[in-house]
Amino acid sequence: MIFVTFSIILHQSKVKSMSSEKRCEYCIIRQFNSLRAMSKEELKQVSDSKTSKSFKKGEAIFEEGEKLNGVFCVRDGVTKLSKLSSNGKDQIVKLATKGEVMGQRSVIAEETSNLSAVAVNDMELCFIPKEVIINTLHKNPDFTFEVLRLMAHDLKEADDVIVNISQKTVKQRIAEAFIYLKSNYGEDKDGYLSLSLSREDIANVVGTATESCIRIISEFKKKGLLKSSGKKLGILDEKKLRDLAEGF
Amino acid sequence: MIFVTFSIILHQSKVKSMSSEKRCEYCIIRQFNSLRAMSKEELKQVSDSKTSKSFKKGEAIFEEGEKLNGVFCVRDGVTKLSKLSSNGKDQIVKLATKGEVMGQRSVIAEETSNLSAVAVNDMELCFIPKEVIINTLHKNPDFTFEVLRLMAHDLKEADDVIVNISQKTVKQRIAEAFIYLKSNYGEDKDGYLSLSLSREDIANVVGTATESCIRIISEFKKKGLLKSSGKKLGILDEKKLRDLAEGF
DNA sequence: TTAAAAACCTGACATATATCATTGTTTCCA
DNA sequence: TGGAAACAATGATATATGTCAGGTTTTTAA
Repeated sequence: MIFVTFSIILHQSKVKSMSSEKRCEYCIIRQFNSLRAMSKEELKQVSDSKTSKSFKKGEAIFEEGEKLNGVFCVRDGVTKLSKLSSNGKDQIVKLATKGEVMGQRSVIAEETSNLSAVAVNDMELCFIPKEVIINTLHKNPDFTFEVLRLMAHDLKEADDVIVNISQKTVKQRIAEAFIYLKSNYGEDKDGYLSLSLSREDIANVVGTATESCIRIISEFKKKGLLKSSGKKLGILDEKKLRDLAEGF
Repeated sequence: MIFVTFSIILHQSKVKSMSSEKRCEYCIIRQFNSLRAMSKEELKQVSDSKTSKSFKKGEAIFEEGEKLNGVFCVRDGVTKLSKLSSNGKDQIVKLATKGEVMGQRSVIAEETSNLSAVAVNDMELCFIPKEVIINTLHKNPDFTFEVLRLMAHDLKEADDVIVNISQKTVKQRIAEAFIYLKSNYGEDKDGYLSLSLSREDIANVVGTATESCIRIISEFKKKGLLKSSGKKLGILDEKKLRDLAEGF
């Protein structure tokens, strides 16, 4: 799971107005991923070969070990990318959001996917067959470089996660997770997080037992750091959460 | 730290025979990293601009937060790449070996290094200025793709590490570390691991306290899974170590 | 060769976290 | 709308791991 604080929040309204029929050439989403480096011609190719897919909350987009015949460009919604460990628990490694491309790594390495992807909420995706991607990778160095740049970024974040998980306490990591959720997905007008994950999902993000996660969230609520209303959770004292995450 | 079992072990003798004066075009090492995808012309450029550097065991090659003006190609020796966590402990994220290129990520992302590199034993490195690399990345898609492929591999391994660290016990991870050390660096004629890391380094690889690491190694010795002679450690029962790592 | 410094080892103890079990609460859909 | 399933909460307990503190052995370098 990745804890980086600044990122672009696309507004729901803007995205909703784009129908699946629209062409990649005019797709706003593209601006936020590697496809921005494609030429008009290449985008045309992508557009002609892509298919749109919808997934309901909870549905699997692909499974660990599955051979991917292309990549998924997230148009709307959020996916959890996770990996099953030998003890039977799912570790969420990354959340993929509007604008991100999933499955690139596997397609590039010509390996089966090392992760499973499950929709956290209802999703709209574009599926782009791998041939087009591979083709462009071999022809357009700008595109390849852009993919490389994004992967370099992911790798750095993965390093950060490794250090966080092995050196910080569960409490610190949960505090961090809430800050991450707020800064990456924002909050609604009442101050509740726009993306609401179940306690189990949060536990799988930070790598702990669900019960421990619940306990710590309860503690945070008692201490006035978080508030809740039904399923929704909101941040009351961001500064204190940040301090906690840093170990104070 | 990365636990992947199959990898190429270059033989000491072969490498020792190459002097720093030799040209990249004829360097065997190159075959094992992204430079294999460079053209004769590009390699000539690299060769003309590279400088050779030696580091003694324990010396720092670069520090976290440092701006890298190029990449390091490991000709001989092993480096630990680590990151300092807020609690003051070093987490080793990767060991870089003969044939690997360090610092690529930072150069590509145009960021300061997120990791420190310290020599585990005496090292021979080639330093390649970033201009040549960046230049080639923008001109030669084969090279860029090769770098991308290797980074995709690193990313997958990082995912594996995340899952291991958060879901496996310290004992499992230490068992895994020994299997990794054997299969990646081999053992001498007496069955001792060729690469000997201090207990502290092993602890920093698996993300635990030094004392815990020592205790578990002692336990493994008592159980006949490991043997030691002075500083050297050797594997006696690989099968059992593997089982342990899997949780049996 | 010897002293100092690292590295290694071990015990006692504290504590964070996992696990198991039970109950209450919300959400969903038939 | 009611009943089942999923989710959340909390207590009791076990355990793995970290921390502190005191040793011994090995390595290093003067």
